[in-house]
Amino acid sequence: MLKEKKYKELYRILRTRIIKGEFIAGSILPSESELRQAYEVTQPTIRHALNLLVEERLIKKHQGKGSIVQPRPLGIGIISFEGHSVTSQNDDINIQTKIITPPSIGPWPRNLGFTPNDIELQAEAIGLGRLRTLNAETVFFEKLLIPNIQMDEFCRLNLDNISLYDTLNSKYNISIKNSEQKIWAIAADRQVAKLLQIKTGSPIVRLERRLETNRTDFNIYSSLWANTENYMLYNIS
Amino acid sequence: MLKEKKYKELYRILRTRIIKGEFIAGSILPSESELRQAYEVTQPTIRHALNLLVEERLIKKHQGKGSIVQPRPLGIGIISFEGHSVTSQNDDINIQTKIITPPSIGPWPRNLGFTPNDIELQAEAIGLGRLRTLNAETVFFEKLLIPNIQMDEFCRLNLDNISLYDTLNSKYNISIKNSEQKIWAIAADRQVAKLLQIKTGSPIVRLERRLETNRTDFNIYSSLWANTENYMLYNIS
DNA sequence: GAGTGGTCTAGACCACCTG
DNA sequence: AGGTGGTCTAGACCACTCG
Repeated sequence: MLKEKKYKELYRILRTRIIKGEFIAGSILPSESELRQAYEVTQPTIRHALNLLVEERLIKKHQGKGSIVQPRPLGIGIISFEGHSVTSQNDDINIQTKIITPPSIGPWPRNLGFTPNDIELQAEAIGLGRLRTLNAETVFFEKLLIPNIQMDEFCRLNLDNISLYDTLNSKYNISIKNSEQKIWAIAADRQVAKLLQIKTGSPIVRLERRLETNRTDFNIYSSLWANTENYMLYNIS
Repeated sequence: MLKEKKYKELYRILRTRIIKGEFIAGSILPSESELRQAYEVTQPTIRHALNLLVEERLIKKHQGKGSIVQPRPLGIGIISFEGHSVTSQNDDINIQTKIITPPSIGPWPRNLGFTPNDIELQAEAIGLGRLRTLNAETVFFEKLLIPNIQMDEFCRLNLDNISLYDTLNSKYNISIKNSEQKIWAIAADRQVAKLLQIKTGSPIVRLERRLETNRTDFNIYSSLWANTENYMLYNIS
């Protein structure tokens, strides 16, 4: 593994400091010039790191004032390609993940929102299903499909309550670089309604995503059914 | 008005060239060094402009290869703070806008997804409603609320089928800098169902957005009801 | 006026892809 | 090997906010 990039390291450090509560919401970060001195980098490097925090909505920059730490929203944010796909930035929320269909290798399904490319189709797919609960309420069900290319022993991993994306990163050196998504509303069918513990026919949000990774011809496909009765999706990206 | 920033000018120029079809999907843009020579700027400036195109998903960059022009998706993309809030990048789609509630000044409604700040609340709100159709199908209804601060004569403007955001930019020098949003699914009530020409109870997507502008204490609030039976929302951001 | 973030240049080296 | 995008430095000036 190569040396971590300076801007990325800086981003990670500042991110941790914010999330750990060292800088509380509303306060301003040290100025760019202070950070420059503290971490011994030049302005563009600092700016790069800070811009990542802006993208993640952890801070807002105001010319002439400074970088202001943002309050973390209630709700489910799907943010940050770097860390977790689904992250609560708010400590008051208890997020649980339950794998209800353990990873298994099989053919690609046909009804995917995005079409896998030829190289992916040639390999089989690793599929898994998981439920997410927020304060004991089931908020979404997700099906994931991962190309079975150099993914040795993946099916043997125990994934409960740990970040899938961290695992992919640390064990297989796979990281998300980009994503695209389609969103629409449907009425819950019986199967999904049962999983989400809502009435059949309730309006739910459908989300199909293609997550592009650092490997070429290796995308992760995610299908999501979200119960938005009490929690809404916030700043999906 | 100040001189346009170089990176912004470059972004605009390249964007126009792509959208006009000068570079077709799949082809690669001139390399950074070529662009640098052609427009007489340095690499960081080019990179800034290209990164805006990446954010807008008009291009994808691949290290060692180049910047590849992306195909424009079918669907409704809510992209680009710079240009239009809702933009079809695909020429085959016919988008129509119809103002069904002309702009009028009144108090702020109570049931907004985001709470206006005190300065905005002190002023009244300019409200308007509009319908968007895509190939003759009504796809969404949007309510907009704009603080009535230095917005002289706004209510007299004719806004049919022109970009509201272009108007705000050119007439009032207001541009969108940032946005946040909440998304959930609901069953259409009678009123909305009628507007969207769907059955009462059909699942639709609800979207509440706060659009932050370059003016301080001046946010635009948008409430959106989307019919996703035939068109889905794509890459909202 | 002092300090902040925003833009820009000039130049260097690295990592990745393709022939 | 040569070209592409990715990272980084050193230094400059501009635009905005606030006391």
